[in-house]
Amino acid sequence: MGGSSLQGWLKPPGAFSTFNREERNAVAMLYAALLHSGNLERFADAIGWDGLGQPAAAEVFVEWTYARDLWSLHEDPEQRRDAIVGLLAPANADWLRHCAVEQFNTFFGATPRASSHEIQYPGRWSVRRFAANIPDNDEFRRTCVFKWAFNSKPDLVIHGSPDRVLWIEAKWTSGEGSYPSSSGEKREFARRGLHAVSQTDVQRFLVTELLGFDATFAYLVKTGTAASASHPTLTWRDAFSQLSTESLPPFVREWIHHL
DNA sequence: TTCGGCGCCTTAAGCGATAG
DNA sequence: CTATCGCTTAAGGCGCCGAA
Repeated sequence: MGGSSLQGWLKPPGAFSTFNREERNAVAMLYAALLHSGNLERFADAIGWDGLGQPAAAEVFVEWTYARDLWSLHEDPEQRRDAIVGLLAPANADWLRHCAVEQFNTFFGATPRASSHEIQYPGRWSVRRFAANIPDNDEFRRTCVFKWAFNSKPDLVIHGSPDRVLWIEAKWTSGEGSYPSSSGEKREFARRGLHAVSQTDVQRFLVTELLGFDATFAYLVKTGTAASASHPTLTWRDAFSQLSTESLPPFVREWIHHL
């Protein structure tokens, strides 16, 4: 290794698998392991999830964007409008059902600007813009959760028996977060005297209320300190220790060994 | 002249790093 | 430990430009 490279001054202790500390890489390693025969069952057992069903029919995804991808399949503005008004049940539902597309988008503050021809994705609504149009605190808060839910994206999801999913939240250094996150939105919540919404509540709303799945949540963490109070929590080390790693490449087993 | 593709612009999310 | 900052990425409108 050349002495003029960074590695000349800062010596790696071995191959990258011995010191990698990237959360998304951990998810990729888990995903690779879960695709090996028998590991889905072992992982479900370790979590205590009874929704797996037939392993051969199960599906596993990283960066689960179910709502976004379902939305993009259906471009008809009236279908999208009906879905939003039906699920959100806003006080001005009658007006929202009949107003122009651009007025609909403007009401929710669609970004970067309101389209005149397509009903825009709720994840692109602006809290600070629709705050001016929704004075009622309960409805404002519901609209926020609705918007946030469409942006919520679990690290890993297993589809098991019909309508049953296991939502895996992968944590490395940080714990469970909360909404709102931006300072402007926080000010608006403070002004209205509203409490912050936990990430878990937004996630549950997405997968249960919006999508209609029977969902179980689980956390994977680096150390016990990041554990969730409300969900089954497993350390990465314990999770991998339940899985068969014999057929994985040596560098993956090396990475697991260094957890 | 119109239409479609491409790149630019604006806005927001999410993350780690950092400061208090 | 928490609030804030900066960086990167994504989404979608819109203008530009060339071809039919």
